[in-house]
Amino acid sequence: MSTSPTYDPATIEPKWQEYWLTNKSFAAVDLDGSREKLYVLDMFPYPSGAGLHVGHPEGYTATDIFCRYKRMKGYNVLHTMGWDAFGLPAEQYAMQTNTHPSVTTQKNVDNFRRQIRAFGFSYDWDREINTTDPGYYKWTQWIFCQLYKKGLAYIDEVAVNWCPALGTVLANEEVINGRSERGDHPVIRKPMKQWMLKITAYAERLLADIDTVDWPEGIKEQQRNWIGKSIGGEVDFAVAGRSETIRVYTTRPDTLFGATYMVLSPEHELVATITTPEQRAAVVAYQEAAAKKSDLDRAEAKDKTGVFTGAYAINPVNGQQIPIWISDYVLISYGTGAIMAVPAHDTRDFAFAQTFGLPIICIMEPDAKAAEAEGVAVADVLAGKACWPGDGAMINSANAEVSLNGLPKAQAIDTIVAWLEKQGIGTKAVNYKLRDWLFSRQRYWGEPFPVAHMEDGSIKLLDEELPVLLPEMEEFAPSGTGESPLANAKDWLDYTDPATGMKGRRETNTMPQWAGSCWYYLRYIDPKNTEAGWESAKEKYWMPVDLYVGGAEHAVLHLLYARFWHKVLFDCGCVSTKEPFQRLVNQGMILGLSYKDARGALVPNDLVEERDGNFVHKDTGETLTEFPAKMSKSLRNVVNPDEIVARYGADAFRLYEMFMGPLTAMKPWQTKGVDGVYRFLHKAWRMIVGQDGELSPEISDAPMTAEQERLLHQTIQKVDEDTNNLSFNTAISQMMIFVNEFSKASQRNRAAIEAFVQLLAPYAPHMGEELWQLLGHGTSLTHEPYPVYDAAKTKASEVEIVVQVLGKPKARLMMPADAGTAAMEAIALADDKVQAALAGKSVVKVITVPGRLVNIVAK
RNA sequence: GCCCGGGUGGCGGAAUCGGCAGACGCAGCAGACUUAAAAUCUGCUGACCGAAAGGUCGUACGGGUUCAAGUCCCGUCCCGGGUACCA
Repeated sequence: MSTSPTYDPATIEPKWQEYWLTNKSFAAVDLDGSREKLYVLDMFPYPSGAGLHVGHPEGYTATDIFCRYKRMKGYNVLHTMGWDAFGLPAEQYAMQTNTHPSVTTQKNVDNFRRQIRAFGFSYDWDREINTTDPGYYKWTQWIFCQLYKKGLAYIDEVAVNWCPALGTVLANEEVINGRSERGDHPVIRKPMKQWMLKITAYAERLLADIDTVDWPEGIKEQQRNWIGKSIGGEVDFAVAGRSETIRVYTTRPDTLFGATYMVLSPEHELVATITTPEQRAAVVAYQEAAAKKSDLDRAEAKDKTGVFTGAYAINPVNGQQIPIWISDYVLISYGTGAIMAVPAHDTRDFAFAQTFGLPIICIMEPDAKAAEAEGVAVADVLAGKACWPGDGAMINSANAEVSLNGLPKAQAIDTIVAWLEKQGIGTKAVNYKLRDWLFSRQRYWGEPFPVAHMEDGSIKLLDEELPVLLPEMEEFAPSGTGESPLANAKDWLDYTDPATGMKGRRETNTMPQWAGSCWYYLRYIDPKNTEAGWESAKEKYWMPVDLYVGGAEHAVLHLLYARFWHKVLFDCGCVSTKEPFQRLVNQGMILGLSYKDARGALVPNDLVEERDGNFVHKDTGETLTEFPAKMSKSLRNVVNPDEIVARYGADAFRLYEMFMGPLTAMKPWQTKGVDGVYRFLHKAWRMIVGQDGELSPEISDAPMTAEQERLLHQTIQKVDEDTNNLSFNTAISQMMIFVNEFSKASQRNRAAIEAFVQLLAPYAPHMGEELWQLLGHGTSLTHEPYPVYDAAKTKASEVEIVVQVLGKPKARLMMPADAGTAAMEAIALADDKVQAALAGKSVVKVITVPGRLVNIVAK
């Protein structure tokens, strides 16, 4: 079969995509014990109406290259694609156009699939999944049932963002300054019954097992911070003249002697009880004001506010009466919702005390050096005029039974906690910032909960009737009551227990989009199983995911939620590994090319034109500078991958995305840069294919020159190692060097060319297959063994050695590659240029690095 | 504020067990081929001084360690991401 004489991606790419699909070239073989398994996972996309952007194929290309490389290395590779297809945009589109979300979703999925296939990615398409498929969400619901049975799913009254004008609940990001993003209507915080998942029960394990996975350090740190473990103590304070006690959580029990007041969260249950009649009006007003504020507003408030309750607590270490205040800087959801305030040693308490003129008593002399480094005057701290949250030596901290004076922080904590425990009024305590997971959404387009609320008030788990299907509906507008549109599905809503005949009402909330993505990596293992989510033997074979590649925007939530579900499934005996994703890599964001003016303001690309090599503002004529910025519609710097593929082909697109820079780095897209890799592909083609479209006559079995052989082995080594390390940009550089050199030669050794085609194939698979076929091979190179290099042949017998005098290069001399220290020194000292540089000096010392350099130290 | 990344030519980037800074590519300049253009091929391309040979400077900035620093240490500045009253 003859081939096009010039490189024509538009012909060869569809041909090979078709071939791979019909031959199922990338089918993963379950339970194949003859090969080592490798599970490489991409974060699956939400199929939006806008189609793929250039960021999607970045990670997908990286994993594809890695998978193709590993198949040639003999691995049984599981590599899959699917659709995270529940979500808000399809539902909003449905409201506007009355198109059923499933119709929109199907259309978008088809488009995404078409785009992804056009890149030639080596997915096992027989394992494609879709989270909106009842055959899939049956098992999402099944996992919910397991959570429920273990007591990890519960209903709670939670304040949500309720917009009366829109008749719907809004997500946090849809609320701006207490008003709805759309329509600018007021939003209030309204308690509603919501499903919660008890992720906090797994806080400790989620924290501890971070240490067992191979993830970027930054992501691991973000997860640790999110879990936010702190160790401290709880202390009971009696309320003066009453029987109640108030328990506080503190990480600094050592500062107990400095507690001069106490603050309760406005939502604290004891506020109403302890508030005195004189203060009641002010307290209630403050509570009401706090309830109206969103969490964001509360967090953004810079100035401390609060109200005195009129009540006093008794500091257990010294019997002093201290006033009890309420303030929204104390959060009900953390610790006990109450704090002891130590203004001398806590910056927030200090600010509050200063605002309201509360006493500030220093009970720790700052460490002098540390105070100086922080620019804090020790005298100010001692006088209560400055705050010192650091370490130091305790002062003024003794009663008849216990003294902390002179102790450093850590010892003081141990001492006082021991005393509190003996008194029965305190204990060591651990706290986490992590909150339970709000798991309901008031939406239609999500997984229904397999739950009915029965007339006797009980909850019936419908785990015998899975999947609980979404009802067909005509209207997707909100119900108006705060419930999801499902509340309008009258026929669906009523539930009758088939066994007892008791009536009930189905749950109208649906699950959040996170649900389907929490376990999809398990479904790929056994995607067609109707008896179970996955078969245990297959799970044991394929898990864990060996490499997971995706964007850093999922650093916390998706990865933490998935880890949580995985641990629950582990406890159920449904999975065999403690962690789902052994290794994680985040691809860097691809930025668009934009322009900014002198003030630094970004200018949309359609207002920019090039004049005499400069970029100027069309209207003002101001000279602009190039500046990378996030791709956005408003800046008109979005690159459409379809256009790039149409112009250059998928192989060039893949190659460019990998050549731009390191996978993990943020990089600006420059379409001009695609020209470089496109030329490289043309050049590689011409190196192998002659004018007539047949194999170039310059390819023969004639032996390589020594230089060619060395370059071949160096290239195999570098491409092999770099591909294995995901350093694709430098692997491509090396292949360019190979092509530049071999193109010049009139004799091109056939074996060398075949090895090159195999190295190239994971990167430019369509061209790889086409050239492989042209070289006379009947079948796909997918499972051909990867080329092997000979380390001895990567090295030249003579190498150039730099000779430095006092660290400055003075000569470059050829020396035998295996020359020893003495020989190198002798050759260096014999050189004229070196001698000239040494004139008038005496040699003090000679440093030699074999194979690299000689440095002569002289006076 | 705190945590995590990162600052290298006109641009993307390469080189980190300390050992020739700028591989490879883009853009630019010059030349070959061509009636011409495109494509392709060849050469040059960090800055400064110099006719040249050559020299000086140079990896955000200021110090330090070392025969030798983009790389290690101390301090500062800037950019990006995350997070935010978590007691």
